[in-house]
Amino acid sequence: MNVIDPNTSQPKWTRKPQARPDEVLEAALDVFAVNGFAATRMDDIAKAAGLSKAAIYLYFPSKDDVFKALVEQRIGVLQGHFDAAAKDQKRDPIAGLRHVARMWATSFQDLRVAALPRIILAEALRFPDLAEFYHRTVIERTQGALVELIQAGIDAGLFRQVEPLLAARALVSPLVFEILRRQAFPAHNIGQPMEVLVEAVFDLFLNGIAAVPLQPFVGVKP
Amino acid sequence: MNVIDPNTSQPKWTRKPQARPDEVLEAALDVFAVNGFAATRMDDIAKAAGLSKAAIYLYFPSKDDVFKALVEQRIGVLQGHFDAAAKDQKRDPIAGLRHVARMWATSFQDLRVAALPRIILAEALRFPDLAEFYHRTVIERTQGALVELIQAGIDAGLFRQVEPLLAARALVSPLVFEILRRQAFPAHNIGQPMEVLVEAVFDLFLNGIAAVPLQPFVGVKP
Amino acid sequence: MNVIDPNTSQPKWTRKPQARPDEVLEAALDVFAVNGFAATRMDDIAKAAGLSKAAIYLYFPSKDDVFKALVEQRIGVLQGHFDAAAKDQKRDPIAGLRHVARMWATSFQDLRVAALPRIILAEALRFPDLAEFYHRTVIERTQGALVELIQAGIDAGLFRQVEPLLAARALVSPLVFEILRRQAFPAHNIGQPMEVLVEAVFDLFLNGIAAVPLQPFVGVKP
Amino acid sequence: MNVIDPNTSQPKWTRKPQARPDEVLEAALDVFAVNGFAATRMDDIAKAAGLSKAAIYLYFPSKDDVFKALVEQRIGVLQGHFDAAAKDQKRDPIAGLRHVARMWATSFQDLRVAALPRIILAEALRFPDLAEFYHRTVIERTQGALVELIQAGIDAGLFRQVEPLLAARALVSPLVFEILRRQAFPAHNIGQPMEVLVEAVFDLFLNGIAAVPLQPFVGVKP
DNA sequence: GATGAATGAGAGTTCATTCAT
DNA sequence: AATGAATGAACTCTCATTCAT
Repeated sequence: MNVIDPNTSQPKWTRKPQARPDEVLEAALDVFAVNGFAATRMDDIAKAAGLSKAAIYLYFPSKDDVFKALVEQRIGVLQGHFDAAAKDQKRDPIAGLRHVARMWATSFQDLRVAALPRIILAEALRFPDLAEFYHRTVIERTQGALVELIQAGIDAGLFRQVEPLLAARALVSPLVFEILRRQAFPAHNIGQPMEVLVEAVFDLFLNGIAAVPLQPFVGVKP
Repeated sequence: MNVIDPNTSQPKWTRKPQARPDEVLEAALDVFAVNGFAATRMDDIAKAAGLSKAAIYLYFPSKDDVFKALVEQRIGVLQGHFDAAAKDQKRDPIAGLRHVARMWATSFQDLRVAALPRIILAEALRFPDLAEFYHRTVIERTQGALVELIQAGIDAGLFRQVEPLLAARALVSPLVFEILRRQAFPAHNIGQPMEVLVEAVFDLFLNGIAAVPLQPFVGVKP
Repeated sequence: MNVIDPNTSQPKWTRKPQARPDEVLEAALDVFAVNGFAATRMDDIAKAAGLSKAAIYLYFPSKDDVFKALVEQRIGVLQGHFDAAAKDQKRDPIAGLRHVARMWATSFQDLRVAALPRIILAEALRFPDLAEFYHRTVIERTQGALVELIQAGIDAGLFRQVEPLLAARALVSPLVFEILRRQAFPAHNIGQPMEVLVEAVFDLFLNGIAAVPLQPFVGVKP
Repeated sequence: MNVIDPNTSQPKWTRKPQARPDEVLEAALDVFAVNGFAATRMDDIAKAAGLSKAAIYLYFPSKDDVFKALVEQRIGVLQGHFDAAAKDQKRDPIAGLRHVARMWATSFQDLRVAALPRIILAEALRFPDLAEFYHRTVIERTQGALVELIQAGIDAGLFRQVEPLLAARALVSPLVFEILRRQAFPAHNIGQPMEVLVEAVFDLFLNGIAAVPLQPFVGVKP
């Protein structure tokens, strides 16, 4: 009543400025990452964002929508990480695969990035469309890139005649699982950096699919 | 599905008082598997068990305790399998590992059993003691058994000098991840049975750690 | 079905044996005295009585009725204590009053007796008819007896022209209040026996109503 | 009675946000006074305050806390009276005692205030800390003030060598007991105002402890 | 007579959401 | 834009009471 121009009596808002919503999502990620969806209260998000609870509703119509917007936004970020990674590497599939694997380690150093897969897996039942979106934009793309590389390796005679999708998953899952494990069982985290794990996993994987024996594997003493 | 057969609509039960707590857990598993922990109401469990809400409290002091009892019960069953499997197999580590891997496939055929890891993962932050319990009784023991087998293989010169814990996880994680994947992204489940996946994963793993080249891997066409 | 004679098919009971109900009331007094009415569960009473909860309902139709029966029974006991006490003492009103006062001390040594006034005061609003009954059978009678004694004292020229009812209350209330105080604030109970208190209160009272100065009062050092 | 005027049925209020907690306590006192603690539902308080049940929780974290806050608030008021009253009266202990006694009459004219001791008594066992608080802030301080006055009277040769604490209780208990009596046995309330009772009790008390005979007591005809 | 088993009807408490300002 | 205040609709848990055996 004091801010609105009395000439234009538009009681409902439609404009949503850009900075604020992102700040809210930023804050929401922090609390969702720690508490999960159900246990996070709108008050928590508001407090983390330095806003009042009601203010959140200026930008997002519901708690579900905050969550969805958050995941969609972060998926975008995640996707950016991997998007170009696998391109133009078919000349040297092994180097390409190694590059992708190492990128994992780097990306998931950021806990706010690492939280995303766990959140999605945990809440997939409640937000099947989100899970679907994640699958389509992140999983399938990453898998696709890996599959292409693996197929290229097979075609080049570097790899055995494995099923590429399966092999791709065999490479990715120990890495994803490790970041899930670290979040779910923080008490059992040895201080080992992800990079070391990645190298070991990749080496094991490479030996698994190599057409000919490779260099001897050097295990990691945790 | 097994507690209340939707085909036969007989709302009244022949009571088996001694088995009541187990029936409640049975029902609880059904509901938790579909809704997760937080979204499951005591009324849901009660209804699934053919009881009143208050009756649940005759057997379990709280919702948390229902969940914990459920995990303990299911885990106890699984654990017996693995414990027995891992012992007495050190003579033939490869056969031992293969046996354990195959047992996974069998155990997690039951979708309600498969739901447990997902629920644990989703609720680990809210129930750290439950997660701790799960880690201690399931993860550590399974890992321990695998590590022993792998170490035996290394000692016998069958496997390369890999880090056993890491190798164990590299074997297990594709399998665990697959059951998570199937639940989180049901739309992307190809009908492939777990057994086939297990064989492929195990073969890839074996080639990865084998000291000498093995028989050529035959990939699975999904 | 196994105990009841199949010839006489009387599904409802009317007979209530004598011993059991009293045992129940005995137990009920214990728990009501400690927890008050609302906080006492039927289970508590049952456990204290060594019976099942359902068995209580064989003897009393409701929790309220247990309470009422208990109070009525104990009022009878209490009443018996004081009933004849004040009779035939009009020859020597001072001795009569002293006798009554000392009886208080003796009676309320028993905590199960002492609990009654507190219970009744505490629950008077919920059980107005019980309170009424207590007033009629205990308070009025006791007061009546005291009033008669005091009136006799006045008539004999021993006491001043006080209002007898008021004086009676002035004598009784410090005593009753003390037993309430001891129950409500057990942490502040100095070990002083009731008898000592009674003597002091009585002495103070006597000096208060005496027509002529009496012997010097000897205070009690607690 | 004072919060929701039954005569003017205006369901909506002019909101005074700052005063809300006090309004809630005001309403709570009304309801607690009638129903006691256990039998009062949060809904009752809310309705009496013209609020929703959930709104109460904006100001008080639990029902217990509403009760405690209520007692503290009311006691604070009372206590101020007594504290001031007892000071600066040692020159004339008799006038001081009379003043304190008369303040009782005034304070407990308000039936809602009079309800507090009864509630405390009834709930003392369930809320030992509340009882403790009440004892410390009300009973001990009132007693302390009286004890000092009585001791001053003894020192001045006005009173006999009575035990001051005991004498203080002998003065107070008929008054406290009377307000309990009036609530527990409303059917037996003669219309006599508290002031008259106070004068009579005080006169009796004074004669009881006086070192020399005082003016003849004039009893009250109820 | 007695009980184990069960329940309906609440109770206190929480929280996403709304609205007047 | 933003918020303090408020609430309705749950939810977990409790307990007096019932009933088949």
